[in-house]
Amino acid sequence: MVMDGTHATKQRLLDVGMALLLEHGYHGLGVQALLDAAQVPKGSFYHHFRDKEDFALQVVDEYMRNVHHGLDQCLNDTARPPLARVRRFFELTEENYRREGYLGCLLGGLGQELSGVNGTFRARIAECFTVISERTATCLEEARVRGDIPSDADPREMACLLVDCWEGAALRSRLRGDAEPLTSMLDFYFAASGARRQ
Amino acid sequence: MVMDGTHATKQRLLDVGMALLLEHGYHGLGVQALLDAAQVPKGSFYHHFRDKEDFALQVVDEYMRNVHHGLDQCLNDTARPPLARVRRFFELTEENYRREGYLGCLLGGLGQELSGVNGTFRARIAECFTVISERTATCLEEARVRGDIPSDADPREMACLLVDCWEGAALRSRLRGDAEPLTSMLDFYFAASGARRQ
DNA sequence: GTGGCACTAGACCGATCGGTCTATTCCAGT
DNA sequence: ACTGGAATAGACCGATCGGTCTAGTGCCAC
Repeated sequence: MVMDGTHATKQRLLDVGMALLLEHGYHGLGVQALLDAAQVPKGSFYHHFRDKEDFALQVVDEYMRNVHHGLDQCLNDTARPPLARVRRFFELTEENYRREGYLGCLLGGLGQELSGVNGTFRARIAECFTVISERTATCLEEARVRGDIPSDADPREMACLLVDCWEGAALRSRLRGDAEPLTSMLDFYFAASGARRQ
Repeated sequence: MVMDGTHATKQRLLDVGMALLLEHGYHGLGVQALLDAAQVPKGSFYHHFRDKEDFALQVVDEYMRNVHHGLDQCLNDTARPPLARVRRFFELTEENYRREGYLGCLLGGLGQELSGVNGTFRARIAECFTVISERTATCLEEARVRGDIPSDADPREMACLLVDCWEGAALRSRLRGDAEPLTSMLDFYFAASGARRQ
């Protein structure tokens, strides 16, 4: 087999691992449990990954590839006004959460669990949020110059806020097992951000 | 010794455990590590607590006692207008976070880590957020009848939103190690909630 | 066809996990 | 003074943890 990055066994570990990490958390997921679920022997795991931490970090990378795909899909859709594009991204994310049974966000979960003790995870996940926030900010800036939000607004700050509040709503959604915190958070945010058109 | 609820050894376990659970999370904190930190032998631990889960749930209870104390202190302060009381509670909470090195909120941490797998924790922590939200809502209702927020606003919904967004900001604060997400979230919320006076 | 390497396969390792057990200490009630 | 139970103390338990090691398999280059 070749290092084309799409090795089937490794990919299955990443996919199964993403779901299991979301459900059980990092310390709550044993390597053996992962291997049983993915039907992969231990030797393969330590062939493809240096250790459990390396594995989880690669799962985060995989998760971020999905996030960027969603951002590409929504934020570049110039047929819609920029604020609607931003909102659509989060509604698409909400749809993903629904499919997983409202278990919230993997970044939020791993961030909460590990950032108190593991600097590598802390930095990596902080970086993830920054990236999402930055991409959102450029779209908000577009809305600003267009006059859809107040001209003295700070798009970067607004984007930061949106991502932060979203993560809080995602946690509450995980606790309740439904979408209500997510939708009402979006309603509040877009009503309050001073949108002049839809 | 008597069952006055203030047994020194048990209290030390709860206090040390609260700090360690916040830092390491539930699965990241071994019973032995807790015992070493609290200078308590294992026999005492299993005398006072049925098992590790019972211990963590009692730590949550202890945490909520602190929260209620803060709520009592802030929300009943009739010298201030009700919106200012609500804001003061969260600013006091922010101050507590600062003292702990910006590790965020224990409820958020345990909720994220465990709610995917443990129904007892899920329900307990969801209940905690509901309680905090309800107490906040009564204060917001006071603000509503007073005319400080729009008369058609729903205080319970607004309180829910505030708590949710706060938790998100607390997570980001934990990741960054500073207070900025907390303060700017409060600024946004109280500016957007339609306050007519300070 | 064969040598070499990526990958699979799982037995095995010491350490640590949460939890139990027995022994002992300490103090209150009598 | 004695005694019963609360509390302390830590050795000990099987299970599971993350991780290593060796053996075997299959495939591609030559």
